[in-house]
Amino acid sequence: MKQAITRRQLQPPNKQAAVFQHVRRAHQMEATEDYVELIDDLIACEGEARLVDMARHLGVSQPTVSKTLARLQREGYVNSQPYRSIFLTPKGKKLAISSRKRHDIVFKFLIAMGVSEATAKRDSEGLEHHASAETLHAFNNFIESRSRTASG
Amino acid sequence: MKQAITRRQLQPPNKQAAVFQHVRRAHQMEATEDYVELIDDLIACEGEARLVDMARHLGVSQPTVSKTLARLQREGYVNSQPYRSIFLTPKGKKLAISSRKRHDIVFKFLIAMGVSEATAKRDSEGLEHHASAETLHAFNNFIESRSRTASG
DNA sequence: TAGAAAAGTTAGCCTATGCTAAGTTTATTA
DNA sequence: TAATAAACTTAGCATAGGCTAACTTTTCTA
Ligand SMILES: [Mn+2]
Ligand SMILES: [Mn+2]
Ligand SMILES: [Mn+2]
Ligand SMILES: [Mn+2]
Repeated sequence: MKQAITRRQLQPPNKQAAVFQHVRRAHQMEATEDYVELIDDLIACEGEARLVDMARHLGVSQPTVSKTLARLQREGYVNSQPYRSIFLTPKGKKLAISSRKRHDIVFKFLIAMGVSEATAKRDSEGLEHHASAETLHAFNNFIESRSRTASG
Repeated sequence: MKQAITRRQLQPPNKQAAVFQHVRRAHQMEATEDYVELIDDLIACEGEARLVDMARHLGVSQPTVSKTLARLQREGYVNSQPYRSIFLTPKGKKLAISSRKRHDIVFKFLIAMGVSEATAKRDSEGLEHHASAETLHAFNNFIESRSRTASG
């Protein structure tokens, strides 16, 4: 099939700017979402969330985690005493749950699309932060229609 | 359908760290990719890429664009004289083309999934930077199978 | 239980990306 | 063509998120 001529056309400046602003806001939440999700997982799987384990799982140094946790505490997502393990506030727990739900949908969707598990894990870690409710809904429908086809 | 019990399980620290490191590398390229893509579009649609138009489309101030362009020039993606319009180097042009191709696939894929145009535009602007070759391939297959179904 | 190891903090550095205010250069227009 | 407006730059500031080095606290273990 021949490639159609790509008649490129620019969005109106204001509209495109709104899109980029939206993406920047999503970026601001990325670290927060990944952190609370990891804290919740660590508590669920290991019994507690230690800074050193967070650093290991995130692939960053302990001081980096320490500094980011200070921000998260300031913003009311986590709670911790010096030298002690980390807890989620209700606000943090809520964000962790919704982040994980979204992450799971994106991951399962990629698997349903035929992507390998390793790639689905990698890509979903970045994609998750940029999938709107509408897109997640479409992804979820796809997952469900696939599982119906497979099992029915 | 009942919700299966989510037996959450943590990845091995090293593996998860590698995933996050991969996402961080992708993030480092985001601004670069968005900038060269926009420059290429502006040249194609308006005849030239002016800093003021970039600022308007990106939704940031002119000094912000100025500073980022200085970095892109340092890194060999763009070329410009003070007070003059902006040009892509061969390296920048190549990145612009591949970025746009990837952006287009993600956008068209969301449309094929039944997502509205406004949402597809928004989400694809963030998602594009985190879709691997394997995932893009799966997306592309889906787009093509859909267009076959629709037209055939 | 004392010493060593591990965990966590603090200080100080860096880059990227945002901003405003103020100055300079280029382009428009009266 | 002189004055004004627009575009661009520069300076200076802020925050987020990286890092290493050095220090403190806690935990483990001999
Ligand atoms: Mn996640
Ligand atoms: Mn993530
Ligand atoms: Mn793009
Ligand atoms: Mn983008």
